[in-house]
Amino acid sequence: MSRLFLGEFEQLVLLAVLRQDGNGYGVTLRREIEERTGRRPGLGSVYTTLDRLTRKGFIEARTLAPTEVRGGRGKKVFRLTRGGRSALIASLERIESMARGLTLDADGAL
Amino acid sequence: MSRLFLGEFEQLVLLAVLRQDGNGYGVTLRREIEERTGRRPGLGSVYTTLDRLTRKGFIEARTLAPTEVRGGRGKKVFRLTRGGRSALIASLERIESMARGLTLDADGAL
DNA sequence: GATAAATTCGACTTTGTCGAACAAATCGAC
DNA sequence: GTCGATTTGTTCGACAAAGTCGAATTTATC
Repeated sequence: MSRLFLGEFEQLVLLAVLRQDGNGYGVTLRREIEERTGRRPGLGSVYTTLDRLTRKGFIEARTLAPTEVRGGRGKKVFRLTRGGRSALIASLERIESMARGLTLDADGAL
Repeated sequence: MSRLFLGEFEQLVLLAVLRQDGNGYGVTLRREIEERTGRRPGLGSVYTTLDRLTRKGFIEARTLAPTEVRGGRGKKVFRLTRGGRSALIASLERIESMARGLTLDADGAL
């Protein structure tokens, strides 16, 4: 496997994919990120990242047949691979172990 | 303030600066990151990031007079600014709110 | 001048970001 | 039934920001 480090946005996307448990695709993943973090990435950003994560082997895609709603092509849904799962865990743990024990809530000491 | 997003390594460096409470400089900050995360960044990476964080106004530097140890120039120690502190908190919270409620420890469900 | 401690520089790769172009499907009108 | 309009969704291309580092430079002491 090439790299083991994830960018912050890659983390967010991976977490969104995980939350949507195999049913997330471009639009819903972007919405999940927006609702939870307040960040409002363009759809293009989401897709680019999804694509890179796929090439790294951290997620995999499956294209569904279009539904009965008026027009539109089929959704491409994503789910984490085992590798993606461990990369995500490792990445979160790195941050956690740096933050451990610190008080940094709004009122804490600098 | 320009951007509000931190890269993953920026987070790590900011956390290291915070941990060392105004006394950290290149070498010790890199060591802190290595000891806690297992990641072993080159010194150049640390300094570059320190520099960018300074330009963004997230940390500030103070150059100390050299100590009595044989040779060498004075250390440049860093501490968080208020802005750095809130950027860090916001960044960690974004990740926390995406991860909240998920079980993703080694044995958890995918 | 040699040695030591520490920081800056320059160059390059990887990630982040997005708007605009493209693709696939359905609907209505003819 | 087939052709353009409409809708839903994805891919492309291009550039900005962050990550990465080795080598060069600076500042001191011996």
